[in-house]
Amino acid sequence: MIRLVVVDDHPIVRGGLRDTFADAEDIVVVGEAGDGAEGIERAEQLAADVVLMDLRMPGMDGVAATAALRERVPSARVLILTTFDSESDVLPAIEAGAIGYLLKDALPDELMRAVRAAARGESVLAPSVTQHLMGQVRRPGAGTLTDREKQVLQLVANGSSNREAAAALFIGEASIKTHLQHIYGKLGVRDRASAVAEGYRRRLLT
Amino acid sequence: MIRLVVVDDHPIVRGGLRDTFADAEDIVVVGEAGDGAEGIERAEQLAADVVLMDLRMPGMDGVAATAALRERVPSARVLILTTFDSESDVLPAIEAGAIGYLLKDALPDELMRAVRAAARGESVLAPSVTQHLMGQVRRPGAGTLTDREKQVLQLVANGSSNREAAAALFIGEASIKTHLQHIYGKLGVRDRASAVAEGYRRRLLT
DNA sequence: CTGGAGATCCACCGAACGGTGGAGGCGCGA
DNA sequence: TCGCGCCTCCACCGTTCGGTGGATCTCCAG
Repeated sequence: MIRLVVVDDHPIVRGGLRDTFADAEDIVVVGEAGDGAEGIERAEQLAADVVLMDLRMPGMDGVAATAALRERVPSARVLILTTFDSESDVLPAIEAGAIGYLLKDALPDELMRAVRAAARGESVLAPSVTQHLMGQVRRPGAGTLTDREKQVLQLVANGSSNREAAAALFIGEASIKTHLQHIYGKLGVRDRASAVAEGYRRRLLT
Repeated sequence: MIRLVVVDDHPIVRGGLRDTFADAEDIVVVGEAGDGAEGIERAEQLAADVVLMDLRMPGMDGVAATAALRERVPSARVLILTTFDSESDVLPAIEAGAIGYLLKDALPDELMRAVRAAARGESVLAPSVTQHLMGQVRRPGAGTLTDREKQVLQLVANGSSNREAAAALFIGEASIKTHLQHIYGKLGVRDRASAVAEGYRRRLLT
């Protein structure tokens, strides 16, 4: 029997999940929580096998809760269940130790299979997330431009040459070039034009 | 006497402007603000004739503030004073109702003349801005790239060099260059990187 | 305190790009 | 039929970029 704890700030969602798993003979929802801190407590007290965790929550969010939970209860597997496959959330969640990442539009059946997989220690990702993750992981440390790099990219998008960007940031032209090389590496492109394009696609630019 | 309100998030800049206008007998700085929302309040309370507004600010930015201010205090003229003549900022600011657009490298004397002009309802633009604006406004049918031009821009956004784009479209490299020149003209930019940026902003690219 | 990440800077080189001023061909509507 | 917009192509030139392989400094965490 898989002992499941549901962590989500919406009572409605928790209710829906309870219903969903009511049909499963091998899964029992042993507890619920409305925020991350509470979720950790429940998971610990109730010896959860799997924790179904929302990312966006008041108080301690899902990522922080996942990290803390992996510390406190290493035997509990954390399965992220969230609304958006927002680029910014996937990586932190995985890094924090989540074993799976599902979207809320998943069918009940998929959800149950995912919970069983998680209980076995297998990784389950929503298809769109998988694809996205691949692009991130291929390059170590990719997907996250530093603040400075974002500034440089924004300036380039606004028509600055390297020289002008340098003047705008009060640094040398050589530094701009270096930043751009790093940006190209992280975004997987070869020139400033496609770097700008990637910047827009990943919502790094306005 | 021209009643001036200065809106800029940098105290240093505000200080410099206060000094600048201390010399002017016909201009008095009646108030300051560190962000857009505060700027609107001040301008309203203090019956400003002219508002000197920075574009890049935390919270409500200069463009939004300008639009809101034009609503609330139609008698106040908004003069944009910003660091960069970034292509992307000029048009939105003008559309939002700014009467002038100056760069921060303007001389004190120019600045004062601009404020007086603004108070009279005249439009003052920094030279480089003027040129840029002309390119946008003068052109009949500007902002509409031809299908071919869109194809070229899309290829460039996807990382193609001129040579590669030419190969992809089965035309010569020279034609790509010509298309790009036309694109730059229509979008009011100078290089492929900012053309791509404009493309995304105008939703011409995916 | 040692290592890593981030930011800054340097030099050199070939390749690509941007600017200019053309030119010819095609199709469509005035 | 004439003009206009669009697409195609050319040459030349200076500038900028991208690639490479470094280097130093600071800050922060392990």
